[in-house]
Amino acid sequence: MNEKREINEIFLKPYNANEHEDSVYKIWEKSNIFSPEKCIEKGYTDKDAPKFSMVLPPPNVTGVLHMGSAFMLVTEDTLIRFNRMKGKKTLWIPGMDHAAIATQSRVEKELLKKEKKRKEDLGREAFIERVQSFAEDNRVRMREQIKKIGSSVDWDREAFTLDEPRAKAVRYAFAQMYKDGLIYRGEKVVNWDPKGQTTLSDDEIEYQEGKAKLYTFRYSKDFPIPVATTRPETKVGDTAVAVNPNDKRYKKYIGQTFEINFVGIPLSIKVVSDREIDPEFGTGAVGVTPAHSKVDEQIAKRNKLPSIKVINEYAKMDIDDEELRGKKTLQAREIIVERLKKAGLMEKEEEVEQNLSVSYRSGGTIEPLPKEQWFIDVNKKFKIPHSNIDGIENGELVSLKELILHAVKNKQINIVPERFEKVYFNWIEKLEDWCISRQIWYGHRIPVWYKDKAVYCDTVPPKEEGWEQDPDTLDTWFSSALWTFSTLGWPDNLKINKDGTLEKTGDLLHYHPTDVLETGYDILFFWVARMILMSTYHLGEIPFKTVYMHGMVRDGEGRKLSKSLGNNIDPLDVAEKYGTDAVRMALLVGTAPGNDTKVSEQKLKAYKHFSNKIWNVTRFVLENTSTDSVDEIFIKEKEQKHLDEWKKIAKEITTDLEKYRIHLASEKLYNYFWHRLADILIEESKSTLLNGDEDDKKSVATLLNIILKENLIMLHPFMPFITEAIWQITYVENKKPLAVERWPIK
RNA sequence: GCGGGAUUAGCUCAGUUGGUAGAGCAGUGCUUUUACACAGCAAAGGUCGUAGGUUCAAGUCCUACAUCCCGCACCA
Repeated sequence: MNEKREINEIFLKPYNANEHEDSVYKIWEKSNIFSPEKCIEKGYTDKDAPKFSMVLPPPNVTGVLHMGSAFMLVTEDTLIRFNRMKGKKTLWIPGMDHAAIATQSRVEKELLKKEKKRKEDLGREAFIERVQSFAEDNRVRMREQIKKIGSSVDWDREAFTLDEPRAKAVRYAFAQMYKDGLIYRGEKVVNWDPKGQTTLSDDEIEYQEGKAKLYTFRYSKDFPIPVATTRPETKVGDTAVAVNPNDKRYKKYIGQTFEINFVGIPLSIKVVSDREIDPEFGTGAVGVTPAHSKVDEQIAKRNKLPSIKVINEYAKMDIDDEELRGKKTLQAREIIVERLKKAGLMEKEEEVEQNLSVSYRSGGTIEPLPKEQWFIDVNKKFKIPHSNIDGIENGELVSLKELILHAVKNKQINIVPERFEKVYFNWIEKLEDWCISRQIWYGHRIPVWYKDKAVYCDTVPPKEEGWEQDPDTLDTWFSSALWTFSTLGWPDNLKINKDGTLEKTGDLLHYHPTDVLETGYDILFFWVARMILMSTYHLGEIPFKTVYMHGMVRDGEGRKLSKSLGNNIDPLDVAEKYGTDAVRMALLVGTAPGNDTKVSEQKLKAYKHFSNKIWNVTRFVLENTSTDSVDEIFIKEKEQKHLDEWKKIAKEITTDLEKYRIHLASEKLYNYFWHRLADILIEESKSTLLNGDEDDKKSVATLLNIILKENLIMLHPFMPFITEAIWQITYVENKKPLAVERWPIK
């Protein structure tokens, strides 16, 4: 008993993550433990075990993985590994997003910079090829990055939002919704991005706080009502002035039309009444520009007013006035203001706080323009043929808005932390039709063809000659919205029976709905809500049971990480420096769901030290115990107390993980390992192991072995590399990796 | 304007169903004793934003206020 076990030489020096990480990942890949089917084949997972499935929120193929992606991967990998070790049939599907606008504009920029060419110089086909090869290069690199973080995704099922199976799903989804009248084409005032030359959905607009001038003026000397505006240049497109129906000042003018000359431009202005007008604000009268304001468009619609488009797609004036024609809106504004002043029509100028609408991608100032676009109607009622959604019957008349509201309200989908449910409901209340068409080249082409006045929509092009396909592509979020089921073989894996019921087969049957959707709170609307929309509509079922929201990664001072701030942290750099496990722990410990996390050098260093601690504890146990017995029969009373304490904590940690309290589980493990196992159990064991009698020695040795082994197992989801590396050297049996070892607590 | 969050040790943050406050880093003292100096040990540090309330008991629940942050809307 006094003899020490031979220990592997490798333990004689400090833990060096770089020596182990790549080979450990290869062990996992080789043993196919990321595939649930292979795990069953090898006997690692019971055939009848319950499943646990997740999709990876596909990172944009625009480039390299950032700290935010690392945070996401780490959180998800921890959940996946935990469930896999619990014995579940565990599937995590990887993939990437073509990120239409973002990717296209990256390539456009590069093309301009390197070759001084515009996409039009190449032509649609050649340009798309460019983008595709850019995306493919990035995918190769990003795959390696995803691996480096330790992600245990099933690579055989890797998907891309723009590959052929997903393209089929997109066409199928579009055609189905078109047939149900939920997708329509219509002319409306939309968010036009003159910089990116495309429309955007309401959610793709960001607001920049700023100051603006509010001008109060009269259209002409003989016009009785003054109006105020921050955009004088749009006033050349006015067709009405709206006042509150109860406003005594203006009541007598309601219904009258004034033919006037507005600083050189003839206008026909009708005075209309509208309840939305606040008589207290400004002059109590609004100049209505139906073509260039969504609010005005509504007023115009209610009052049957004509609409005059005066600004074009390049944010330049399109009007019959020599000085103004072709001028940018801001220049035109100055000209109009100048003319108003000269004519003595300007009554007041004041500075006001006003938010500027900009594109979240290009940063371009949004210009509301009337355009013919494709929309998803969120309010139209349709008969849902088949429903697995609690409280929604087969054949019930519902709208998409009702479906997405219901799924969460009814608690079929839980959002963690719960406060985001309120944010979600808030968004739904204000939800309007989703503009899904984009005027860019890279993306899913809209599956609609035109010939003369005929329109054809289907999953395949019309057979006859002469049909012209719609040039627009779809909002990238349209294809992402199908992600939970397009990655599981939809539509092929969904049979529609004669009686209208749906029957799932294959992966779709086995893994949908997925269990958890883990993603950042910044894409709750963009993505989470749209997935719920698509899944409830197309499958009549929820896409996932739980939504786990994580926050943003910030620097030590709480600033967003960004290249322009120069505080960007490359996850691979720090992984190289501190070890991936340390990076994982630094991100996980103490970061409650939905909260932002700050990464600092200090925190990373602390968990690098922890890795070394694990390494050295293992070395001590191996060196100082002559048995690797984990048979509790040898445990005596004193050690039993320690064991009981550990079991209690292990149980707590398990519950924490089941309830998505990853931040607590990881902290408890850390604390137990360092401040109980290392600081107390090992310190106390020293004298016994040196001088104690044989039974005591055996009791202590067994205790240390049990606790170390179980700690390694339970640390694995958080710190997979070092734990697997140690396992491979010490405990491995029949080449069974730690990653599929069974969790010690039921 | 509507909604949400935060306010706990010098700094960054945890704190699960209410039961006499925890971690990392920084800082103090001691210790180079062969698992680990990428260390250990010991001590120090908080009236949990303010004011009320519920309760045997409140960092935790309720109300009001203050300060900060975020999301959404937006008025011409």
